[in-house]
Amino acid sequence: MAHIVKSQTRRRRKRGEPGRTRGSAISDLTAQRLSIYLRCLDELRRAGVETVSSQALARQFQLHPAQIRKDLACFGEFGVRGVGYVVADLRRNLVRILGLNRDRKVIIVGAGNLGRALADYGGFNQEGFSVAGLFDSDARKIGRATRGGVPVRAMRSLPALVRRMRVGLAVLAVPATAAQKVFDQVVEAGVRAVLNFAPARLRGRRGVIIKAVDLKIQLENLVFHLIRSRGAV
Amino acid sequence: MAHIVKSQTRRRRKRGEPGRTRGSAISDLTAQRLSIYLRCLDELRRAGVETVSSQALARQFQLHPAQIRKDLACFGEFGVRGVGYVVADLRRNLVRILGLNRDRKVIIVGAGNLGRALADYGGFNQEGFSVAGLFDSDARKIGRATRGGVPVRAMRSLPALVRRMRVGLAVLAVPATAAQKVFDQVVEAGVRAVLNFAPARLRGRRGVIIKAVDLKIQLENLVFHLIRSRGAV
DNA sequence: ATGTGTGAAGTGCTTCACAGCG
DNA sequence: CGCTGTGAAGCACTTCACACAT
Repeated sequence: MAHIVKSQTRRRRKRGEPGRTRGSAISDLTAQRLSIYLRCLDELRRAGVETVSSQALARQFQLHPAQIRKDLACFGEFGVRGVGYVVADLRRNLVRILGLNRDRKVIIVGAGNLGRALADYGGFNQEGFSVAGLFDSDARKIGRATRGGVPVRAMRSLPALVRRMRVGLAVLAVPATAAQKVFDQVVEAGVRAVLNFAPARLRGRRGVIIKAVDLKIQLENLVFHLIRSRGAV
Repeated sequence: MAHIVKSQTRRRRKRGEPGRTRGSAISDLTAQRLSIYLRCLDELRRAGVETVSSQALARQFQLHPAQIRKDLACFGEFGVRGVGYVVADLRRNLVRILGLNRDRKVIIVGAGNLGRALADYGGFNQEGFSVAGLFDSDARKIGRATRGGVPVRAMRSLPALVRRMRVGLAVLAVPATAAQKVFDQVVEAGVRAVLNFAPARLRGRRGVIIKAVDLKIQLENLVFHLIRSRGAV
């Protein structure tokens, strides 16, 4: 996946500090790792582990201890010297820092195979996210529902729903040719962040965050490394 | 997307040079951009553009001209001074460098919503990739087929198929709890590179390349930036 | 005149190493 | 003593700026 959100350390913070940040800005790489840490902590919690040192975390999940400490230190002092981190506490803090304590509405545009799969994907409808709507422009799909029971709505009804439900996020699962047009539409409706599955490079807009997830680029990248790692395959 | 393939510039090249590399190793970031360049060139070709300068490419696709030149220069001198790059030529070279001129077999493990959607996804069955099989461990799914007509096979038959068809790549679309086990199975069968959609951190194995595509991490990351970019939402 | 290819400078990310605290 | 938090060092990636080719 190629991101549009690139290094932003240069960008200064301006307003209130929703995560109680210490020091300037947070790099995107750090932000991504916070989510990974959260996953790891969930796993440890399920395993009944109560405290964990950065070293133990790093060993188990193949990270670097100093990096974990540095990443966390951006937001406060969560550790106990001589002991490590209390799993439950750190988890709660990460949830807060990542803004997952409030429910976020997501719309999915494109009710093809992928769009329907995403609409039914459990991960979206738990822990902080909920699917507010699934849209398509194909009249034959509109009105029908996914296996999971999510109805397909007309694009025409998108702006009203986005405003009414205060939807901030959109997932684009449309063909590459439609991607830019659909992007413009959802932004116009009020969406502030977009996860793009279409294999197209979107022309962004000020204040709108874009992340691209491109399966073919991922596969191509695997092949690239594969070829070079040993003598062919 | 959080990758496991991290910076590898330090790693020295050892054997033959399948992409005719000049100078030591290629960074993963460069590799990912090569795929992006290929996409851009396809778009330009469709638009009937015959030559393009790094500057024009960069403007149109929001990249940096020097970076494009540097990335390409790793593999040879493809440009014409005073003119730019011949779209068709550069495209052909990128296809070769990325190893897309040969067909790659891919298996998909997990025939849930996502797995089936991926099996039917057009992008996999064109331009260098083909789905060699879709597998699941659920007896109720085995024998049935996706909308696109891809049959679901038993996990038991996986190793034989991987060997017979020389499958090098696997896509994991299984629940997080099953991910590590399935990973070990496909690696044991001979797969050398894995694209992991399961929200779990895989414990890798020497010589096996892993890329993780985690939807929830992507969404979380969007929210993170969203919260910080302006005063809430 | 125009645009590549590339050493050098600039920037940001990661890792080290240790002071300081429990 | 063990482990965090952190300045400093190391390393990798990006961008600049210009020699050189056409």
